[in-house]
Amino acid sequence: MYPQFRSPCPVASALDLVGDKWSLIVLRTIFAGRHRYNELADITEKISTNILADRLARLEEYGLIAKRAYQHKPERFEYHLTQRGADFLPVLQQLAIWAREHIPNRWSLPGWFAEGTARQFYPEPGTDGAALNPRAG
Amino acid sequence: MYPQFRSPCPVASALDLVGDKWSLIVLRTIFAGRHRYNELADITEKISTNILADRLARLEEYGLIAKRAYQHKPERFEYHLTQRGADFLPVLQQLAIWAREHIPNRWSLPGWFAEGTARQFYPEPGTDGAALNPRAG
DNA sequence: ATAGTGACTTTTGTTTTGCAAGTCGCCGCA
DNA sequence: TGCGGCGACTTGCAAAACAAAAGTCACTAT
Repeated sequence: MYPQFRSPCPVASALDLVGDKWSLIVLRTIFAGRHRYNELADITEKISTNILADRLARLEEYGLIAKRAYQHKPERFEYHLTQRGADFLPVLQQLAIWAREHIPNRWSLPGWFAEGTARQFYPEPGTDGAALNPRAG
Repeated sequence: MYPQFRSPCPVASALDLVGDKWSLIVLRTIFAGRHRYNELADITEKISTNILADRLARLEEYGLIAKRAYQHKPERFEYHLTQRGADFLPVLQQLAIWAREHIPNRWSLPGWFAEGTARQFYPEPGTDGAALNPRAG
């Protein structure tokens, strides 16, 4: 389930899971209420589809997201946060706060993101869990 | 000073600066009170020296750290956090909290890290600013 | 039968990372 | 006055990660 870690340092270990160019962008997009492959592929940052497929597989392997079919014949999937994935929200919030403070001209933070808690993004089995979670990029 | 950003998204932009395998490890090590090249190279994660030199140059270019000579003949340098770099502490703290919660057998967080504030790590001109900051890896 | 959609996979470069070794200025010692 | 060593990088080259574009495959709609 987990890869080989560089060390037992918590910071280093978290980065061994999501410390690449795209994983946190994918997570951010799911937080924004986009759950299907094409919604995740169609973002302003232009991720290529092979990378997206690979990151989704890894995030699923590490237990940050879960894949579930929303129809059969043909099978189609949605990717949702697990509790473990939803708990990543504070990291993204702090990253965004830092960027807003130190890089000019960034987007401002939507309320559902700035004020959200992990719990709100962790869907109960069967519900969408995205009341606070409008489809925004 | 800054690179081309993938988008104006704060999360994506922060990752354009430090979203690689090593930048945050270097930052973490400086937070831990290690300021010289060989102290930064000699960590349990085994960073190679070309990568370390490149990351230090980039973090300096982006204004997260500052290089200053601590002696001449021969010139020797120390790398210190700037305010902008010290303000990254909450991101590292949240990453570490997440990892401690979701990955088994990680190191526990030293008090100076878990309870520290950015201000404590931003050295006044001329001082070391590392009272809370024992040399730990 | 033909075109289209959703969700990937494959192919083929390019870029980044990693390891080992080398360099360069200076200092201490014989 | 030559030699070894240290600190701080730099270089060369192989391996891994990333990216763009095209292809595949199971359907469904016309």
